[in-house]
Amino acid sequence: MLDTATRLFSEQGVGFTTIAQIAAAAGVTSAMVHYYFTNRDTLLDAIVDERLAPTVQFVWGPVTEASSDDPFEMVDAHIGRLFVIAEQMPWLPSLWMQDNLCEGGLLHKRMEKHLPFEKSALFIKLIKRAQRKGIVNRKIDALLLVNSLFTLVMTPLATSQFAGRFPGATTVTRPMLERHVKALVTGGMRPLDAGPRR
Amino acid sequence: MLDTATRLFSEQGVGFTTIAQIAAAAGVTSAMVHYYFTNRDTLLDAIVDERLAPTVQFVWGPVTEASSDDPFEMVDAHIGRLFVIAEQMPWLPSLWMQDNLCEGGLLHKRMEKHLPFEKSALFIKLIKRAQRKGIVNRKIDALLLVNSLFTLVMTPLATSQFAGRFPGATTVTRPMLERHVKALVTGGMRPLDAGPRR
Amino acid sequence: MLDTATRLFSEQGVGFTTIAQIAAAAGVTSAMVHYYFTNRDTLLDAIVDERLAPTVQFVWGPVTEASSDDPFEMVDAHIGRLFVIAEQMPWLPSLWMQDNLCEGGLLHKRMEKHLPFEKSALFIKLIKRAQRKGIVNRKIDALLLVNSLFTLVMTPLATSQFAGRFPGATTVTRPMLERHVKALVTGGMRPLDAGPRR
Amino acid sequence: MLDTATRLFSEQGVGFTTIAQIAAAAGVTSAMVHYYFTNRDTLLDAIVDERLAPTVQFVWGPVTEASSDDPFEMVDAHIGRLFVIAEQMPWLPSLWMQDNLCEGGLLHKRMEKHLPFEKSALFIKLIKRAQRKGIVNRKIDALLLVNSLFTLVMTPLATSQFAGRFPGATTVTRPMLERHVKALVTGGMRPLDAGPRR
DNA sequence: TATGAATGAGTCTTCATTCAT
DNA sequence: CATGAATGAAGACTCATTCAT
Repeated sequence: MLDTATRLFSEQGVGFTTIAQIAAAAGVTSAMVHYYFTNRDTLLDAIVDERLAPTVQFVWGPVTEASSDDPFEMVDAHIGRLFVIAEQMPWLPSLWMQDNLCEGGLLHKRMEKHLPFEKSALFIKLIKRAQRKGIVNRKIDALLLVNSLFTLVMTPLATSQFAGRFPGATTVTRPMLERHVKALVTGGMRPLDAGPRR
Repeated sequence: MLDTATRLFSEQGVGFTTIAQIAAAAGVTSAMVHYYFTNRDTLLDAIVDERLAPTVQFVWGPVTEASSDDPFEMVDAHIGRLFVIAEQMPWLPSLWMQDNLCEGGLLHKRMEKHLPFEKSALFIKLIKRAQRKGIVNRKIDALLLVNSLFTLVMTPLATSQFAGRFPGATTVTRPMLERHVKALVTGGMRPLDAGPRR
Repeated sequence: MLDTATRLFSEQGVGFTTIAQIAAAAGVTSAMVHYYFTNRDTLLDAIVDERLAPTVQFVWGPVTEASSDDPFEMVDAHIGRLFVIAEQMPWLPSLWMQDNLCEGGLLHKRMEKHLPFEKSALFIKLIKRAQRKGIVNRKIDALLLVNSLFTLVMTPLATSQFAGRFPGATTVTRPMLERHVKALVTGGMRPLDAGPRR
Repeated sequence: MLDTATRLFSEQGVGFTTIAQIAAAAGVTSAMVHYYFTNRDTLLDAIVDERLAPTVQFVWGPVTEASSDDPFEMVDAHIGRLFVIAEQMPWLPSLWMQDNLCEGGLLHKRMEKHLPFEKSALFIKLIKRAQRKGIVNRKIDALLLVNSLFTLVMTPLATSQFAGRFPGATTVTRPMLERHVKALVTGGMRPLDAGPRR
């Protein structure tokens, strides 16, 4: 039922999905949805707590002080985890883009307490340290990089149907996208005066 | 009135904005909104035709065969135009992200006929040609690059309130973001075996 | 403009015709309709006074004491006038049937003051007198006869499109209908013990 | 609730009856009416299917080839059934007259599939056969006779309030009206050269 | 005379929510 | 657990009506 709700929210948008639709898709009555979730609000709470928050954990958990050895590897792994989670939870890109990043955001507000403030602060610190060492291009903004990684991966996945409609365009596949994002980010992070990496 | 509607749609999301709200914000009655736009549908049509479509023109118009001389310059100029348009029309990033890229998309459908298919095809062709010449990193996917440029610029602008809430984070400013995006993209496009550019 | 209104009311029904439709059909603005008629109510008043009332005059005017000589001739002439008026004012049957006879009746109420009470009372008196003389079938109810004449003529004309759809049915033509109604009424009025008339 | 709707439609006209009125008269909210009928359209469908169509069955069902023995008896029985149904369903005359016969007709359209095409064709055939045999007045049009029977009965019943207002007029009672209609029709159907029947 | 702009009141419809069973 | 019945609140849309120009 929570899955059904999550899927419908991601497919149609939160604002365009009624409880009756969720109930119908889950094969129950809308009264049943209230029986379990009491509220539309509580339903959204549940989605955030049980679906969205864990993805944050999965993506950001492995970011630790130990990651500092090689920022390129850290970013590579981070991107990899974004793909893993997007593959396991296909509704994630669309749902997160539409609500969490954009709207006055029903899910967005609820996510705040689950946002990985410490982890991303750590990530930023590690990047900045690498920049001071000259390992990472100083023109990159560490804070913005966090967002860049996320959006470079999620936006194409959220809009694969859209992108596919460009004439002559092929559907976006994970390997294709992963190679592109990593090339872009890794290349962008390279110091300007660097020779070829590896 | 169209401006008011556009602004509210971008702030609250299309699905959460009522005609009464638009009317109130514009200082008229909701009947008045119907007097001019007949319909919610027609209102969306008008927003697309008179607000969204022109932005596409502005951003993609200058992309011509002549841009081929220097793909880096072409991309730089393209990013620049994205910033210009986002500055002139502050509602654009949020509106475009939430609906055009994500939802089952009320605006999205209507935009299809205004999408810059030829221009982006040209853009892609020029990038690919540069890749064959070894001027641009071959791991970059030209089609995905189109989306990357857009999303790297627009997502942070659409979510500046969000990003700003990270503890210790400063609000995203245009120069900061522009430098970051250009560094990321330019760096990413550099061939791996390239020495320092310029 | 009054003609347009009358036509539309008869075609679509009074309750389904908006002032905007009337205005559009008449090639003016709806504000103009108000300029002339002030009100929807006043418009209905005007239709009754200037269109409907005169038809009553035309149909009932010639019914006088002098008609008493031959009730069959009186009825024949009456039926004839109903056809004449229906031919001159094609909107009459439909408008009169739908509103005047049936509904809570916007036109209906307004018509009351124009109803031919004296004339129909006279008509009834003459018929009853003829019944007492044995010239007219005593089983006929004089009051109901007034209505019968009217409805036998008007209903088929109001519904000619309907009747025509019966498979194998031909469109109702005036001569056909007139012959039928006169045969029915004249035959019905004949005393039961009468031999062939004429 | 269907009864309430039917009654109000017949009393006020379909176009002048709101769902809120129906709900109020049925002692529920207008949302409830939608709960059961979804739509104004569906409500009309239901009225036609469950109220109007059965009346047609009742009136026309008994018309069979066997009725041919005596057309006068067939017509008499037909008129009788019209009275029975009008007595059982007092809303029928008004509702049927106002919408089914007259307007652009919301109920009218829906009734088409329930119209007794075969039965009335049979009726017409039997009358025409009797006319060829000289049993029925040849000036009567068989097709129009179908309508005449119906309208002679229904119009006075639909407008009894109207007719009653004639000064000195008594309310239309069923026996009075039935005698009148039967006298008119039976008399009208008699061949012109016939002596007194029975 | 004529109209575009504007609106209040009202109608249909949707939907989250409640509750008795 | 589960649901059908019921509703209040709100939204989209319509329309007669007004008024400044």
